[in-house]
Amino acid sequence: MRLSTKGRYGVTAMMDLAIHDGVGPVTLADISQCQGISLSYLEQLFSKLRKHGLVEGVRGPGGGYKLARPAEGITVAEIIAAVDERVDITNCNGNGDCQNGQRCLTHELWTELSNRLYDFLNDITLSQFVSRPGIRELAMQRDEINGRFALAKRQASALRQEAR
Amino acid sequence: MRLSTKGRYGVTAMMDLAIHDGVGPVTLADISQCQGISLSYLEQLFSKLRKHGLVEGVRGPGGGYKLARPAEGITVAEIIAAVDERVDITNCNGNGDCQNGQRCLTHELWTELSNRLYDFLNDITLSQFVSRPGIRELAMQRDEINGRFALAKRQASALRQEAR
DNA sequence: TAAATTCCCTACTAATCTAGTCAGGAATAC
DNA sequence: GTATTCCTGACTAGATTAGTAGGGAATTTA
Repeated sequence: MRLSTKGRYGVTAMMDLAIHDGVGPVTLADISQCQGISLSYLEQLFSKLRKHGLVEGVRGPGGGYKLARPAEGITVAEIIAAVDERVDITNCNGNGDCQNGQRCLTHELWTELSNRLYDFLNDITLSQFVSRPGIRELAMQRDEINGRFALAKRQASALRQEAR
Repeated sequence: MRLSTKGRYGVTAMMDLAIHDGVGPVTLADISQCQGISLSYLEQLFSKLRKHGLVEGVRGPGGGYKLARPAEGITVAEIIAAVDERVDITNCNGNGDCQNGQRCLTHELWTELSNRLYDFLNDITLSQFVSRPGIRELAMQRDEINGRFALAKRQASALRQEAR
């Protein structure tokens, strides 16, 4: 398990998608502007998210990215693993044997901690943050302030439909 | 919150100290050998741990490092914060205002997640790993296998004393 | 007292990662 | 057809990681 700014970018971007889930795709240009990350860098991150089956791209005008699965099924651990791509689980000098074929006890304890951490993050889904009452209304207001009019408009009509 | 290999090195090294707590100081040369990290790099890490009041150095032959406080009072979050030294909590482009003085909603959600993570790690103490029954006996065996005879010897006499 | 051990500190370096730029191509809506 | 948006790959400055090197200070042991 590893957690860098890259992971944070991934998670916040996915939160953005989750907030507007069902409203329509969110463009990277939009996220780029709101989060202050370069567009091309976001494209690289989303390439990974897509390859890991977390998001789907929709091309053409009105396109963007949307969640590939319902927000209830996407965990924070998954997102971080997707963008950080930690193939290297390097505990010892490579593959688990400390010096004499025996792994240091501390390495085992670390593995235990690491697993606990993963389980913790794997228990937190996107929907836990986003599906709280009032969040989508708040998002709509923020979108208007931030000039994301297309999204705000779609959000509004989605909320009206929900109200009926 | 940030979690890199540096943080892992810090935590595993502290676990090593905690296992041998009360037995005597552990030398960096020892940890270096067992964990496969260069000595000088460890010295840099321990410089930070020392400055954050987590460890104490003992100079001269038979010296080394020991925990500055009981293992019950040292949390994983503290250790990671000490070695990673993340002063920069950079949420937005610097200090919290997204574009129009308003912070993006996703940033707030991230902050919430980040706090949850910190609380989680701040609830895990070194003693939770180390003070389980049998761990110190196991450590002694491992130390012998790995050529840490000085430690193993001290550990053994400490255990004998405990048994009385 | 001399020598060995260990912490402690600073400066330098190669390799890797981060975050970004640039340039182009492919699908789609209007 | 044109604008929009995803998608891909190559290249780059700067930061971080992990390690080297060299020296000094405190302490134990002989």
